[in-house]
Amino acid sequence: MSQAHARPELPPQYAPGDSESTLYERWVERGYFTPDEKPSDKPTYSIVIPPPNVTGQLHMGHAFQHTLMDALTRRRRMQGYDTLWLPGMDHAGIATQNVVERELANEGKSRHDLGREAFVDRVWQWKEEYGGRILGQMRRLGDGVDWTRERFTMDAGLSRAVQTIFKRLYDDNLIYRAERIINWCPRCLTALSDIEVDHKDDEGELVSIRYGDGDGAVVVATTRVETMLGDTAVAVHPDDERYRHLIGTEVQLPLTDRRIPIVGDDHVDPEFGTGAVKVTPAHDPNDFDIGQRHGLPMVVMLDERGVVTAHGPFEGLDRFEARPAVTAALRELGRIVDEKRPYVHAVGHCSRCDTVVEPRLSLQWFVRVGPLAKAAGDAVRDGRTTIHPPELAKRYFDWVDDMHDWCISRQLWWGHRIPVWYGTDGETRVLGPDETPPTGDAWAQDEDVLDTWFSSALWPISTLGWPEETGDLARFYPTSVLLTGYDIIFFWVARMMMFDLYARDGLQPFDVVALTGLIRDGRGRKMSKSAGNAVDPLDWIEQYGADALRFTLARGANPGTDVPITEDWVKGSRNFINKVWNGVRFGLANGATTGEIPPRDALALADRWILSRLNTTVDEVNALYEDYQFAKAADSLFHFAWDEVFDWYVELAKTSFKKSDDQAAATRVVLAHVLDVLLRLLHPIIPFVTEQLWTALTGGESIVIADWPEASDQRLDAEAEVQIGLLQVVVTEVRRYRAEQGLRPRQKVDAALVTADSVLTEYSTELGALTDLTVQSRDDIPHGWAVVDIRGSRIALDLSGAIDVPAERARLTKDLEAAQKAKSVAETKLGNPAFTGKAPEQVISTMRARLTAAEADIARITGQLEALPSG
RNA sequence: GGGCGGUUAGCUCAGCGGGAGAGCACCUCCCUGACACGGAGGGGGUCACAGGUUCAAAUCCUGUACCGCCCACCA
Repeated sequence: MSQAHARPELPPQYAPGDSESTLYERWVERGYFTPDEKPSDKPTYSIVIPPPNVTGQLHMGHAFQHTLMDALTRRRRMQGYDTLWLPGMDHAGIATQNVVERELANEGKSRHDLGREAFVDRVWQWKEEYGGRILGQMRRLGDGVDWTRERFTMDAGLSRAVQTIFKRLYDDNLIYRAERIINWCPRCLTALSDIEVDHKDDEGELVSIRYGDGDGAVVVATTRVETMLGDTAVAVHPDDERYRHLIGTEVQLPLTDRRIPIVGDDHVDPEFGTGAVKVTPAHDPNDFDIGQRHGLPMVVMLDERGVVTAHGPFEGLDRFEARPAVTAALRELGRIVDEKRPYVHAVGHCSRCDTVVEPRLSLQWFVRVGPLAKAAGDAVRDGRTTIHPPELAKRYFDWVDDMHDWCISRQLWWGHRIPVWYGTDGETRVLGPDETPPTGDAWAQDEDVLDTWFSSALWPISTLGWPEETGDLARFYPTSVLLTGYDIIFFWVARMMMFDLYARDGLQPFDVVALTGLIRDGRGRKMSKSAGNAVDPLDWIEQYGADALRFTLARGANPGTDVPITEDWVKGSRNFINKVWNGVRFGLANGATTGEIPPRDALALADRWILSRLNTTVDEVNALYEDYQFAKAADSLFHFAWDEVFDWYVELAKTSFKKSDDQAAATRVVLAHVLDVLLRLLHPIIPFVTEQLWTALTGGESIVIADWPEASDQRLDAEAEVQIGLLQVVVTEVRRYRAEQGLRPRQKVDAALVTADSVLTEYSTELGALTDLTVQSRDDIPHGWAVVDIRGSRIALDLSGAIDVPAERARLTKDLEAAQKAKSVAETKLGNPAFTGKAPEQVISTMRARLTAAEADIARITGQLEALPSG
């Protein structure tokens, strides 16, 4: 409804400046982002944010994902959902501990100088002081999160969740402690899980060493010469003719006083190297397995820093120093058969600090992944959770279906301490949050903390209050969407699925997993600080505004696809926003006022046309948003706004304003309506400008709480679309002709532009304005033709060619058939009791929606077919 | 070693069975009362290659080449 309100003067260029921050704080103060206090009968929509690290700063990847999550939640909020976007941060175990340790190092201290308790206090202190910078940066971006529900993975409540699930998993025999070969970072001095290890190709050398002498000698090949100090056997394939006779014998291990057996083991590939393998059970996972099978002793020859222990002259050498040293010693003994044969193989590196990972025998806690991973796979297989885009589901299955047990203990101080106490009598007690730990000297708590991802895995439930059965948990779980990068499927998505399905008895943590690509630079390279190609999103926000950055990111967001981004794109978005700004400015200056749209009969063709086009755009954009097709939704809005509203409708409106009062008034209302709807459609992506323009245009309280536009088929107007299409073709043809003739723009030329086609007669004023011709009417021109007569030179425009009627009819017919087919498929399904009885409600309602959509399509296309000019 | 994706205009990409497209860049004209962060017009591609299916293939199938990503305990 129109209402009188002060209309601010808008400057000719949009300047984001401080207005963005002001608007944001106003939204927060008014509580727009906080769901109602009490649950209502509104449908709910919830997203938990992938918690950024406390140490983190907003980078382009955050800006990207946050823009999309914000767009999803803003739209749902406008649609009237009970909407929650929950923010928070992750304590980020190793990362944060490293930051504080570095700080201590600058003071010449180590964490051991402080002791555990003081160190942890220090980290908390750091967190209070410097942590969470990213939260302020999120405000700058415009993230509509509910700050009253902000969470941190080390909050008391979340820690309770961690301890609860640990205990439950332990009691269910899904957590166990064992001595295993694990990935060890000799710099971080902690165990790592498999996925915290990055494999990189390394140019190693394969060295062949002869063990033993004479007939009993055997030659082994290795890239890790130094580990021979820890060998406790040589393995060959049991069927290998070359070596079969040696199985059961022993050889002298060079440089040591030990004799080691030769064993037969299927694991050995006779084709590789010499077909004989040195076996180092304490320093290689395969060898560990062989050792287990043959009951071999385990000789540890490296300490936790990768330094050789107690092996004569090599003691105290780093593993990389030991390699040439041991090689030299063997060479001296004449034991090297072949060396320096280049051999490229994958070597594990710590994903945190890039140090070469050392497989190490150690006592750690593990999650027995089997049943949990199975359930995680099943939830996607049976459709409780949908992965989008579907291609990426394969990655998820590959991982989940073949997952190793997860090493969860970390030899760090910052994190959730393992809730296990050991008695001197050998007793082990695993305690839940409400149990009192044993006291006294006879008891000691496990020194280790849990992998950061252990608590992250609980994020969707712990942030909502689990293990308590809170109102939020009932109201917002399962969450609607998890939106995150495909790079984090294993680290996070799969583990949330495992833990949360387990904790909630099979209820999935999210209905949909929407996976985004990664942000790259203009040349497709990953953005990274070290490569020097990373751009701070705040720089661009500063320069072009948050909206411009957001629009750019949304426009690049094709599902699961990486997004190259350059400053030129951001400039382009800024230009688009400025275009919208000026479009609304035009409307305001010309008295555009929202109000009741006059009935169709009272509207000019152009008004009917733009309303029809608007309707189609609303439909299209809604479908695209529903399908997480942000790039296409943004693109659709971009082209509708620029090509149709601003390039054509605004120009036509200029003429309309000079016509009769009634027509001018109608156009003012239609223009205001089109701008209003356009702004609302754009708001999820570019919240700031749209708020500013929309309140100026409508006098409403805030676009944040405005209604979301829905299409109405009554606005579809095939006749108007055809007619205005004709007009556009004529105008374009004439303009091209003018350009070819070298006529200067705005040079008025007397010309005849005539046809019997009604649109051209009715729109002679507009035609004159758009082509800078003086249009005359003549009745000697046949139907379907227009003639342009400029200074004695004439061209005839074949308007029947302007719209290829047969082709258009064929296209529409095809669309109609498709719609009819979709309708009949949906009808069949819905008429089948087996389907309606057994399929989940969600699937059934989707099918109903599909039926409705198909019926609407049929009606629309039929109308368009009827409106097509005959012949 | 396994798996996945890509190869379309100078660049970045969309299209995935009947018309080769978008943004940016480029050329020409224009500071017109919304906007030069703009307007009007224009040029530019044997859709990687080779076969096949089809009335019809950038689009489906097979193979080849190159590029990228993920996974991986063959020394």
